[in-house]
Amino acid sequence: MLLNIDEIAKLSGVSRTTVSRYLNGGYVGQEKKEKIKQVIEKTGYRPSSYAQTLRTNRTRQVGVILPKINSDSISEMVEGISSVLTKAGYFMLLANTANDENAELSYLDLFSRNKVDGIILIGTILTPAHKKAFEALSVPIVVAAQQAENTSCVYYDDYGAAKAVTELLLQKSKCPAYIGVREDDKAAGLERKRGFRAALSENGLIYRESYCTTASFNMQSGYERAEELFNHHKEIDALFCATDRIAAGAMLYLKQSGRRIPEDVKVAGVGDGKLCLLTTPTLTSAHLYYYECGSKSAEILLRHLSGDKIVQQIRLGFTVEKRQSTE
Amino acid sequence: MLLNIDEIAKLSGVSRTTVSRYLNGGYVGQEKKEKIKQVIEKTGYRPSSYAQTLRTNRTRQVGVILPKINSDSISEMVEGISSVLTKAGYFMLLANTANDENAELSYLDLFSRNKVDGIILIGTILTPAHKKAFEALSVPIVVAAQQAENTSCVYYDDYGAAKAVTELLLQKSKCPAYIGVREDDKAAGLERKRGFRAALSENGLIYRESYCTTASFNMQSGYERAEELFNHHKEIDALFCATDRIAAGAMLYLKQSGRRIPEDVKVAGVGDGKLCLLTTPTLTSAHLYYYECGSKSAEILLRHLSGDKIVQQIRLGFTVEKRQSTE
DNA sequence: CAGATTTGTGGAAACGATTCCACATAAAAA
DNA sequence: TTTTTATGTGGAATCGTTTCCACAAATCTG
Repeated sequence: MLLNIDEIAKLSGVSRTTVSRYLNGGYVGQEKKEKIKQVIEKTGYRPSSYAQTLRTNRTRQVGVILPKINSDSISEMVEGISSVLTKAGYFMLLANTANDENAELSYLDLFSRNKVDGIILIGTILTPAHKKAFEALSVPIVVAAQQAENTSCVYYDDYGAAKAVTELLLQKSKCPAYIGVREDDKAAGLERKRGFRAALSENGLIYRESYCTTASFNMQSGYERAEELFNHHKEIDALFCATDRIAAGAMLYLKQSGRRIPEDVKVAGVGDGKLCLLTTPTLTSAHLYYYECGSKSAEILLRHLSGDKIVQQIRLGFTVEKRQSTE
Repeated sequence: MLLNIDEIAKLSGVSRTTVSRYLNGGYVGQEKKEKIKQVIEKTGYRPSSYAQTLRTNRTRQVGVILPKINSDSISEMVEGISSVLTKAGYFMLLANTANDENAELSYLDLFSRNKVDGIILIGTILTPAHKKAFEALSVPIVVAAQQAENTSCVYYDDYGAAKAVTELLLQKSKCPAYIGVREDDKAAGLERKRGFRAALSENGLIYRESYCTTASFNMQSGYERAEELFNHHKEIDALFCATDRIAAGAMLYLKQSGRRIPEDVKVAGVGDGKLCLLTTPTLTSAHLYYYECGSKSAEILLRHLSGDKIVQQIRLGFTVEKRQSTE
């Protein structure tokens, strides 16, 4: 059975135009309104969103580009995005780049052309190519989790969070070390390291390159980097890690090598993921409001979609969650 | 600048028809082919997917309906789905039901009408209403993580996994208890409990209702249920939990109440999430191949999309990962 | 009471593609 | 040479909406 607007019009005894007006809230007489309503309910008619898009140029879809979905922080952000978009009647088109930078750029282009009304990009590494791509975009974009020039974004106070956590460590430590991540990730890499260094210098401690190392975003790597650090520097009495997962790996090494946490070495991370409560001892970390980052990003995008051109950059606060690993 | 197929046709000195054929691989002369290619490259033209859909009735989009995204198992499945769909040139439209059953049904209807070519439903609770909705669907569907009557699905051997893990516990236990989840979740609730009971009876042990309880899908709940169980039954020497997270909560209680794991109580879960390596001691669990469940679901859906009507039901195997909590 | 305004309706032209035809032309087969 | 086949091409209809426009009737102004 063919079920289009003409069919509904015929069954209701009105023109196609009137049905369309009924659907979009224009002038329609009371009786015709009733009749159309009945017909639509009986037939279960739903207008073709594709025809609507073709005519109006509005897709009611938002593209979400992300490096991977099975990550605590990212899935939490997506949950936040989803909650806001759903309420506003938008759907989420997911593009998983699997950490491939070129994929990211080509999705930007593809989405921008005709697939979506707006884009949320969960950023990891932003290159000059990204900046250029943003400018070429024909739909609004919001960057989440990284700061971006001249572009709306919602990001974390990575610097502040790292500094605060480090300061907490320094209350009972004289010789802290750092395990970070690649610095082309500005937020998790560069800013958190800056925070660590700032805390050191403000407390009159000298930053030493040899107490700092770089890991990948996983436990295994945290374990290995910790092993290296402590093999060379037995004097280290505190360890700040750029992510909780790295911290968990490091803790595993510490315990296996017979060190007590927090008595011999204090440990802290950033992110305050669920895993902080799973480790023994529980892990001190800075809470980063992933969900809120997602929902705020979506809210800003919605504002752009309704015509607001003003670029907004939101830096979210953090909370230090003190737990056993630094007691 | 207006950039549609007519514009390309004009610039290339051919008809709109020929451009369309160029795009879709029909008869086009060599010179015209070259010319069109040039023009498209220069202009950066990309056909409107919405116009294409309107005409051809193919959206190249797949709807994925899920209860929540920020869960280890589900985000892993989505990653699997995504990897297969992306390769096949499909996009993923995400619908997050936030565990609302009505939302699930209404998304099924909405998607089916005109939004997507096919649907993957990550199932938790399947009611008769679902069965009816599946039959009314106008696009193919694949159910992931639950078995579904007369419908293609990919699900886990929850029964077998639970039984195998329980049997492992029984090698060194005489008095095992069980913390499960709501049984209207057939897979994680009913089947895993069945597996537990089967292992008991095959080992000549009597199943006792008072050694079994039901928790929610989180740590907190696992902690509380464990507390209740052990308050009433000091004799329990092994604990099988329907999910890793519940097991982690239970372990927390056990340790806090001064019990040693595995010496006093052995513990095991199901799912083999990343958290199994984080707990102390590490947690024995059955690995459930979430990623593969997602990718297989997507593969079956693709087969349906290319015309294959045969219903396929795949039950995935499992692996028992022995760790310290049962040693 | 004439004119302006509000309220209600339908015809027809878009939006941007695909595809059924009809029709050429050139090469191969009879 | 004539007929068939393969190869190329364009015209026009179509998919299902929205929206501009013209117009009519009813209500409100002054």
